[in-house]
Amino acid sequence: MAALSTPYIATRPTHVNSPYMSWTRDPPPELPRRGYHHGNLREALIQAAQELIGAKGPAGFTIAEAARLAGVSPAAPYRHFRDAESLLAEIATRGFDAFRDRLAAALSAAPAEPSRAAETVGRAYLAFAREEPAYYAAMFEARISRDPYPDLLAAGDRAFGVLRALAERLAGAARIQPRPPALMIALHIWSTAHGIASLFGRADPSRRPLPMSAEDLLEASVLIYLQGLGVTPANSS
Amino acid sequence: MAALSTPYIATRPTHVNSPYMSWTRDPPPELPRRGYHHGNLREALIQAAQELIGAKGPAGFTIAEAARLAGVSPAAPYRHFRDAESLLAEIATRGFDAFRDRLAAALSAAPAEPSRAAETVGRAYLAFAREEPAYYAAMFEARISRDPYPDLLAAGDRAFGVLRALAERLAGAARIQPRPPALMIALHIWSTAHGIASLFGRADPSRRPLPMSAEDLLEASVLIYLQGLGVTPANSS
DNA sequence: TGTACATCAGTGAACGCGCGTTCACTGATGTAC
DNA sequence: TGTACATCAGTGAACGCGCGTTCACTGATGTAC
Repeated sequence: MAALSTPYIATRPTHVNSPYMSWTRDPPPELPRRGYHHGNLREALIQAAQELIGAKGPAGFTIAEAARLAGVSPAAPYRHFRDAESLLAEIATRGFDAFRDRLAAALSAAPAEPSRAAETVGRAYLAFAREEPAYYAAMFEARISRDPYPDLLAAGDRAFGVLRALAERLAGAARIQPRPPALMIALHIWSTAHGIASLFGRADPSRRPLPMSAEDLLEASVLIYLQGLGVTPANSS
Repeated sequence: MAALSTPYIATRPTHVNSPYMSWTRDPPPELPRRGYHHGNLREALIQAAQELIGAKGPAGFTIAEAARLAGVSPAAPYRHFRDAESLLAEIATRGFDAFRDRLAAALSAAPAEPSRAAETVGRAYLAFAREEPAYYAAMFEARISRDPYPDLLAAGDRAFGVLRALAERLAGAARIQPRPPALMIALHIWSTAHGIASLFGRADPSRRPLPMSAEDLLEASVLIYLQGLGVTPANSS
């Protein structure tokens, strides 16, 4: 995702004088060559936009520049996206799905012990924000209005569902009374992880240096919080 | 700060045929009338930019539009600001100072009891983010590179100093061993408050609805966290 | 297996727009005398 | 108190730029027969 040159993205518009050659007849799945038709412009535009967003933030990409990166005329993107916001919404939707997959994988691979599970998911959260800055920015910083994009909303809910599942487990192990609702615990974890990711987690000209890693900061925060819930670290120190 | 019409901002460029009148000789401090010279263009531009940022986010303001709002030609701002980023940096700097003042006032007015103090400062944090979206966005979302603006950096440090002072008080009341460093506690509170403010605290087309107020969410989070630190709510329930 | 045709993804030229930035200028201010 | 002058904040016209968007078009694809 972070590579600068990808199969879909031409450094130069080679399609002008590159007639289809015979070996492109049965298309090699990895390298769809292009003539007049791009072949996979939709994907290429999404990748180009991701590179631009990752480098310059969600406001730093334009349809025209994405088209240029994809080696295509400025009018071409309009065959696939109504406007820049709908392209952004598509990226944010994919981002939420990738986010959910990553968190879910972490949760299911994590130790059963609640605080260890929380730590594992927390690390996955920060890793995602760091490794996929374009996704993360599209998901949380693009100010996309939710109403026109129900898929985006649903993908966000699915991702939150993983944090919610983690929170259920934590709530089940909580010993304080009254036991806080799992929804609230999930929101607490989300907020703290998002705050740390936003303030300290990503490469950003305005980021402040920290005397510790974002991961350690989040882990300590979650451990203290779980202590407050009465979730004891069981047998492992 | 949130009012749409302010003394400095003209709805129309009235300066063209409005000769100085005698009563402007000793300038009324509240309403500096303008002829050829604006009188306080620097302030007017800052206010105009704040309105634009508050309405459309940090990427949604331009020097040209701020000049238009201030009733002045597009070249005029360059007498006061090198470029858009330096105007943004000025706003962010003022924002951090206002933020510090607000947090400091809350902290000094708060009850001595640590968890009550934390709650009071937390509410002040969220209130600031909600009431001053332009400041908050300039401070945390504008991606201003820190190096060229040492004043901005210093103002940010001063604001963080208040959270740090609060954290010292909390650390002093903590009973768990080893006692976490106050710096880390301050970072935890900052992260959680920022996460809640970003995700749920402000009017934003992409904001998600919450089953509780941001304030209650933050208060609960801080109380559980303090419980984990072993900071007991003393005598008051 | 070959051919005609409908489909549609991409072209490229064009447009209006707003922005950033510069420039020589000019009107207002305030200060020296 | 009045006058000359230096200062400088703002003008307005101009420029080049990149963007969004449209349009009639055309080349490639794939399907019906």
